[in-house]
Amino acid sequence: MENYTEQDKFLLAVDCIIFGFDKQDLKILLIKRDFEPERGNWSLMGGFLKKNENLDEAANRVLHHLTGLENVYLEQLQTYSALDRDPVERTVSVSYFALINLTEKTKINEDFSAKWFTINEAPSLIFDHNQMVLDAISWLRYSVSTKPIGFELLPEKFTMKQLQSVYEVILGEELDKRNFINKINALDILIKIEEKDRSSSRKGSFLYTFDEVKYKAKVAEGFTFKFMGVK
Amino acid sequence: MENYTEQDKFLLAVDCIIFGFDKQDLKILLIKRDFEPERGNWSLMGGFLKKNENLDEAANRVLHHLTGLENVYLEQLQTYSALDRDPVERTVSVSYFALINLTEKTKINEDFSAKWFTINEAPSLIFDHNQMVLDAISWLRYSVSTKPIGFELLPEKFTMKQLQSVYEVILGEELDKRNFINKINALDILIKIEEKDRSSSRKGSFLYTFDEVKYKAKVAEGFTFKFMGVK
DNA sequence: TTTAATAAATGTATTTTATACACTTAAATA
DNA sequence: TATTTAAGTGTATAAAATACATTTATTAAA
Repeated sequence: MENYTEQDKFLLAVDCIIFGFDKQDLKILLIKRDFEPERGNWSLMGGFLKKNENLDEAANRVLHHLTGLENVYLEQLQTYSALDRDPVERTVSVSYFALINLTEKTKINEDFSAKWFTINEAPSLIFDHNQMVLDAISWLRYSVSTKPIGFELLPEKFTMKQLQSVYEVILGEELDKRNFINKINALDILIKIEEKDRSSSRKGSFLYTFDEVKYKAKVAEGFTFKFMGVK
Repeated sequence: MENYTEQDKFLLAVDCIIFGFDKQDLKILLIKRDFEPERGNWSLMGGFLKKNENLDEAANRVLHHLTGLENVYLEQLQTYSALDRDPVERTVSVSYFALINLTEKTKINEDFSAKWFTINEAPSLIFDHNQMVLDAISWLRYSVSTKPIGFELLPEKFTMKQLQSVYEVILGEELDKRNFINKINALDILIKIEEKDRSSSRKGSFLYTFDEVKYKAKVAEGFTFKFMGVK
């Protein structure tokens, strides 16, 4: 069989928008470039696609290289292809968004001079990475309302307060405690553990976990996760 | 400045999932391949990215080549990169979804042996194109509930009945006529024209147009189009 | 010219869901 | 034992979604 010999070929990259949640803040993991162009400037973590892997694998590889983590929540977003987006050479880049639980001591590879930034305090980024981040944030806002991904930003066991904080910081608005708990409980996809987190109060607050098995069973029966109106 | 000389390069393609609406049916435009591999089998319309264009431009070019249309509603969806998705040669493909108003006599280029199929009667497609179509349909279902794109499938002037049919066929459920009209009117983004379509009844039904200016103004003030719960 | 036929146009009551809102409880520390 | 702190809890009201049937405009046939 012949090849498509006449056609142009392109460099293909993946760039990861890595979100983490720390106490009250939504954070993003950025790296400091140590090569030209834009040496010393902040950038998303990325890498070129290799011929023996697909894009998901490339994104996982890049993410693992930086964080040491595997099985991270990772989703393909958009593909960016402006002719001049990379001044060195034409490169088409596929963005991926990753959700990480920061509390379980992720060991960031020091080779990349990576740093977590609160979303509002993040520096300007190289190329079209600012746009990638904006697109990822609006996707995150949508996703958190339609898929049970808030949990991905928390440790396996979490308090209602923590979960509420995740939603508040992503949706950008304060939520009423009682209404929040009522809504979450109505979804019936959490397991209450007979164990308390005592770090935040004398009384202590009960811990919960996401019941993935139950969630999947409900989805199979037609249930759709829907948390709030997308304001 | 140096090049990224060490890196692998790839063929990049776009594939278009072209939706149209005809009376009661949601249709999709497919072409019959006249080259190997898979000669004679049905496929999405696609083409390779060229080095002097970005992906949106490539998708528009491909679409224009097939339909003669410009300014079609076109949206990038997902990028497919399985190693063996094209048996001839490694090709990464970006899917685009297009919405076309069939009633305004689109002149399909006969070179491609293209044909409109009702979604349910569409043949099996080459490569991973079946998956692309499935993904596009679920995106369409979501989009029609959150963006005013139903109009893209209709002529500029349309009846409420036609609009309701578009929603019904996309959402896959029957809607109550009065509730539908009440909801649409509550959105306040249509203009009622003092002109009737008399093709469907003796009484005739009023025509409407989408008021894009008003819609954009409302969006600027914080309005978000939201049509129905995503069932 | 009257009648029959057809699809268009219209409003309200009921149910469901979302929101607003404040006091009590458990536990540790002083 | 009293004080402090955050956790935990329920209900009334408002808003949104749903269910539902009759009248109207027009043409074609009688």
